[in-house]
Amino acid sequence: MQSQKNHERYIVPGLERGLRVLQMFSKEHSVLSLVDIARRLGVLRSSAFRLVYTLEYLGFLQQVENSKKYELGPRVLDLGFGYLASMDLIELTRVPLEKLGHELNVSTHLVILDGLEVIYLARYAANHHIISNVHVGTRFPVYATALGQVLLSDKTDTEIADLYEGQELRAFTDKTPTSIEELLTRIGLARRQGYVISWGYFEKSLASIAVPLFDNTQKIVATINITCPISQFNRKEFEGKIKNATCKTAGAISRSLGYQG
Amino acid sequence: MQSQKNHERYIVPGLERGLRVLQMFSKEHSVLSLVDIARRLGVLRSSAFRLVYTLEYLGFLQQVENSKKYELGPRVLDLGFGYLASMDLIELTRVPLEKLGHELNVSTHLVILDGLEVIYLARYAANHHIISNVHVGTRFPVYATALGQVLLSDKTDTEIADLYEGQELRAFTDKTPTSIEELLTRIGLARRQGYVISWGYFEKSLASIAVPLFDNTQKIVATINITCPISQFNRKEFEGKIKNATCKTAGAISRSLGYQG
DNA sequence: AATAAAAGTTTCGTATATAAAACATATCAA
DNA sequence: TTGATATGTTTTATATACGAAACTTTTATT
Repeated sequence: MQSQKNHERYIVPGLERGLRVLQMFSKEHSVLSLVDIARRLGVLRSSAFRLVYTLEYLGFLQQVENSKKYELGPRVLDLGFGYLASMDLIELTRVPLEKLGHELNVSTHLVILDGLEVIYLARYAANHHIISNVHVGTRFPVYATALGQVLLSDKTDTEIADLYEGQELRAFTDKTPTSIEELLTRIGLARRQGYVISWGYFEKSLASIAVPLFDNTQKIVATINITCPISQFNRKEFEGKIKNATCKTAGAISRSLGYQG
Repeated sequence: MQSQKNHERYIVPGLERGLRVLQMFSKEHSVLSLVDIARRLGVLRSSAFRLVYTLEYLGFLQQVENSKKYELGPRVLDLGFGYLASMDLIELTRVPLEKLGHELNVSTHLVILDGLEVIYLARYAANHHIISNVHVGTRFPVYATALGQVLLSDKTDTEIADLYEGQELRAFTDKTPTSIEELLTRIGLARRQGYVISWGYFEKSLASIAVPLFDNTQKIVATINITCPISQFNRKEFEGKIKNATCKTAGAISRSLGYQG
């Protein structure tokens, strides 16, 4: 059969499946049995067995003690971190983000765009104990977050409309934009202001500010973001001094990236 | 041919090779061409092409702009971080390690054992700008580090000797133990003291302290470690107040893990 | 304790993923 | 500019990785 879908012509099926196995482990599903894996993949037990055997042999999976079930093995740390280590952006932003977070006692994040998702690249947690579930590698839909709206704010309205052409904008909260028009309005605001403030907007008890980072080509390459409980500041203070400090840090980083604004 | 090595009976070759491709990207080799990859894998270009095609299709690799070469794509962040997110140890130690690092102005780390290697699981960097090349996921040989000697210190001498039976102990510095006897002496010291101090021992300009963490089974599950430039403290201060603070933090964490010491 | 059902492991014939070779394109040197 | 060499891509015959089914072990049920 010669007429397989052309874009799948050279796929190595064993590799695709094995990676999907690794991807299906998470905090919520940290332990899976062979049958779990086979079911989720939609393959027979015998095929899943070979994938799991390979992954275990290489140290990416390990059996949990006194059990047939599997969990991720420490070898997986060989995979994602080469990416982070190779990103100059992370090194360039580390010190200013830690400093900002420390001075304001807020959590700070570095976030980039990947298609229709934002990805947290770095996270510097403040010492208040609200353990957020946002960790490095976390993805969210672009349209639904302040971060995303900032990241899109150097694109034109038509570019954005094209991106979301035919996509359904699901509501996560009653504040999520659910149409392209609504989204464009939000992004328009981000563009004019140069930042987005959320005061309990996306997460009821959290306040946050997102500010873009520009590089020498005058394009947005990432966003920095600060987050804290809304109880920590009054609104005026947050939208004044806190916002200014965040924008100042973002500006300094942009300049260190070669931006002339 | 029925008599293939029995432990490789069920290996999925495409998966093993694909993972080796991802592993070969690093800070030093962040961009590789197809031929580079084929050579390092020891396969033909056509095979490497299919692996790379698959990895790119899935977002784990991407072409660098205006080039045929490849770099890691942000999808790789889906892989390693499920592991970290599922580790209670990291959540339990985060606040105390950040606090300790902040109070002493030192970098702190959380490290576990994996076979004959130690792995950095978490890193809380102090604000002095010596950017260390130790990031989360970094591996070192157990025998060659203070961390490793501490991690082995609840094993018996025979267990340790068995582990290293027939292994060559390569010298990284003139202070690296190069025989099992030497290694056992070091570990003996770690065992008696309950910690290991290094004063420019492993890295010329760095001082560090490693202290074990125990859980409810009275076994060592990890090590915490602090590091700073030797210029930051005088030796007496370091081996007194700094060491005590570190041991105190480690003790508190161990107790929160159920250790009764 | 016996039986059934589910999960894990092995075997084996065959569809298919792979290696080899052909082909195409880019890079470099003369 | 031409030829040579290295790299990237496609085709294809065949070795082999895979799905199906058999077999074994574990877990659940009566």
